[in-house]
Amino acid sequence: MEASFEGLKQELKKRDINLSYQRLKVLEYLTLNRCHPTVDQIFTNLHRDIPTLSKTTVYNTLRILQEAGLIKVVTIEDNETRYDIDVEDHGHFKCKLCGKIYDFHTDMSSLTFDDLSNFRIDSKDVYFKGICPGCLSNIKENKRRG
Amino acid sequence: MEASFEGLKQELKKRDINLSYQRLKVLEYLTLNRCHPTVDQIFTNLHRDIPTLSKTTVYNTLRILQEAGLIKVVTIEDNETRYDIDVEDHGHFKCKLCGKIYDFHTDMSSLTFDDLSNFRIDSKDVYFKGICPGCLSNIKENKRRG
DNA sequence: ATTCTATTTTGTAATCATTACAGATATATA
DNA sequence: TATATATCTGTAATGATTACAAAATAGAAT
Ligand SMILES: [Mn+2]
Ligand SMILES: [Mn+2]
Ligand SMILES: [Zn+2]
Ligand SMILES: [Zn+2]
Repeated sequence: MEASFEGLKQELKKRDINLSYQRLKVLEYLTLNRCHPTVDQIFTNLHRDIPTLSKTTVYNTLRILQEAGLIKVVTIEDNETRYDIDVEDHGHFKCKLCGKIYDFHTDMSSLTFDDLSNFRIDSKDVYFKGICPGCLSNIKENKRRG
Repeated sequence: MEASFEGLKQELKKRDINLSYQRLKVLEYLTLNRCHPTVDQIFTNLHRDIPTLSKTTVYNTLRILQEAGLIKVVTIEDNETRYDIDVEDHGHFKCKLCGKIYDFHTDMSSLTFDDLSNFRIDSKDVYFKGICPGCLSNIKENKRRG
């Protein structure tokens, strides 16, 4: 955890991005909360520790980090933008009932698709939707009870 | 084209969705314009033919069609919701430069991923981003000219 | 340490997409 | 035709994001 966090700091220096206190805190939050939080979640939680924090700063920081390739934007839902500290290729599963987003490993190279050799592909995202194990068992439980 | 359009009408009847003029026109637009249009594009274009059309109706219609599984929402970008008449599994490629969204065939079953057997998977989406052939050749052209 | 400069943050206002709602219109049924 | 239901419309409200200008901060130079 700490090790990768130090790595992030170095990544920022490499890209000439100053590491302000606010930016550090946003990065820290994403590192510690890997639940793909929304801007509002990040802001609300950090605001407890940093009462002067502005939501604009959170937006600015997330944009900068994203442009630097240090975080990934998850657009699995059309009405909520989420952020992910994990920029390695992996899939996302969103539960329709509880709304939680689960990570899963994928081998993107296994996916067969049309010839796109004339396209320059920069990123690949895989989004699944459905119902998670917890919610499925809740449904069963409710049915049993009637 | 006409054949599948008749098919759509029947799908609507099957699901007890009345086929109003406005709904027919939205469906027709999506059938004829397979470029994954935004709400605004659909509204603006239909408004020429139907001056009384309300944007709210377009929103309502798209929601109804989506809930009935007759159209698919494409959330490849976080700031623009797009709509697709093609509900079969296929991938989407968005060009960062011209913004165009390309379809491509995929074999979703070829993708290897973590064991999700305890999850109920209802839908799978694959989104690629990068630069399309046309924009790539424009870049080359500009470099040559200096 | 002080001044100067560039960067970052903050707070507010503006914008844009979407939804809520209530009245008007059209459609179906008796 | 009368009545009930469904749909459409226009406007207002909401919520997320962006624009912007002033305030605060940090870094460099003197
Ligand atoms: Mn993730
Ligand atoms: Mn498509
Ligand atoms: Zn769930
Ligand atoms: Zn392009």
